[in-house]
Amino acid sequence: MSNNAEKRKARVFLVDDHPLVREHLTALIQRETDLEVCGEAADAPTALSLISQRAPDLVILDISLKRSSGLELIKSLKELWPKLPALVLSMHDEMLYAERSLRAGALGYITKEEATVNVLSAIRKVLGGQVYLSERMAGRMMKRMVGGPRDEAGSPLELLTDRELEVFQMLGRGFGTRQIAEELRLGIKTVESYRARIKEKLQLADGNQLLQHAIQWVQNGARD
Amino acid sequence: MSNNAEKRKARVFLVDDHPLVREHLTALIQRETDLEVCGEAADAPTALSLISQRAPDLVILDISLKRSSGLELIKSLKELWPKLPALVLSMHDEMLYAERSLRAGALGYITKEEATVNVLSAIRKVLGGQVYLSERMAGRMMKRMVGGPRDEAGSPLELLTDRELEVFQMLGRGFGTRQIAEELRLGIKTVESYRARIKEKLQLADGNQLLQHAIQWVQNGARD
DNA sequence: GTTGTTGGTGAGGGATTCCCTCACAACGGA
DNA sequence: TCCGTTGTGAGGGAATCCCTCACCAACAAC
Repeated sequence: MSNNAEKRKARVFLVDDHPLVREHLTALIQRETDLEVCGEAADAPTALSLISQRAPDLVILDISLKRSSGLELIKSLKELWPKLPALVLSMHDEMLYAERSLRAGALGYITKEEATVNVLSAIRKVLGGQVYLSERMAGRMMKRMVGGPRDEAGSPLELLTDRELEVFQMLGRGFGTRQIAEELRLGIKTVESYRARIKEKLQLADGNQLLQHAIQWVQNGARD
Repeated sequence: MSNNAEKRKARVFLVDDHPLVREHLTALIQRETDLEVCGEAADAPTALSLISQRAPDLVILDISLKRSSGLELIKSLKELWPKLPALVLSMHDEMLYAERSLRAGALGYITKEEATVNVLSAIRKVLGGQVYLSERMAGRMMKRMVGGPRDEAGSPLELLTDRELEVFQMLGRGFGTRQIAEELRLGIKTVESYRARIKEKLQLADGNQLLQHAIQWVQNGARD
């Protein structure tokens, strides 16, 4: 695939709040003859601004950015540039996030546990407009499709909407209601609503239990 | 520092469950003239086994490995090779794990948010037997040392009185202020006083951080 | 094409809690 | 005796929790 690559390299844009990961991906991509990195960002606003300038062919992003979430970023991207493919590269090996990511508009989901070679093939697959998922996740999602409309089998966290999950995660990271509202640019009342619904969906008695579960979840590496 | 580096390269061993991160660190380290990677592992058992063969000069490890925790690995390392320095490279908030890591025996703590150059300087500092911490974290720990008259670098939990520790434990088990007051047959106001004192002794900013620490402490079996 | 459902966003208002300051009694050292 | 520590608690304003309700957009269903 390097014989016909002289025409133009595919331009990749990186969004990740870990400089180490960005650097490595850059190194990885730059040494390919058909790919190049055209820019990078550590947060969503910077990403949106730079992407509009650089006009990349693909965006690779982490799902858990420091401020504002990766899921929101995906939705924004889809809204602004519907044809721009996005590949999610997450350290959460979450089933939870893979499905949400695709639903939000991403074309692929790959975890940082996977090897370099997989990353490159995921990039090329998504660039070509195809969906990339690991074997395991693909199988799981198939089963879910077939399994029927109402399965609800998995973790109760899957009942949470994207927004609710974000709030849940921030609660687990020690944020208070007000801080979450500021970070997500929502009203305090809105965040309170999310808290209430999370409590209900997870069948938790009070705010303390909610905190307890959220903190435990985050501290266990947010793996389900 | 490359003029006197011909004698022997420092041998570094990597422990991280993200291949991407391992690869990048390897690339980063191998291009230095005074450092080399002598092996890597994705989990604690493999690490312990390989380290005994390779006899590295330094171990770099992630705090959150897939199975068994990084903290446990640090303790094992300290037990088996007390003079082998360890540098923790974590994606987690330093507030939560930095102190625990050092107490467990690590010499340094650096987050994946930091830049490459910091990583290399952290490696060299720890190799030289010095402690590496971010500015913020170092200042915080200094303040704690100074703040407490003579705590002999023990766990800050040792500063708590019996009653305070009791309350702390119940907070970690998900009890609210009112529930604790009932359980302990105290006034709510009294429990509030304990909360306040615990926060102060542990230098925690607000109630959420208190909850976070309490829950984590309880989760880890209330040791340390 | 009108319904129905889900998801995101909020308000109103009373009950609790949080957070800071202060108080006081008991007990044990110096 | 004086002082530090520990256990206990109050007062009051700010912030929150908790419950009910509402609006609107998207999308599915009928």
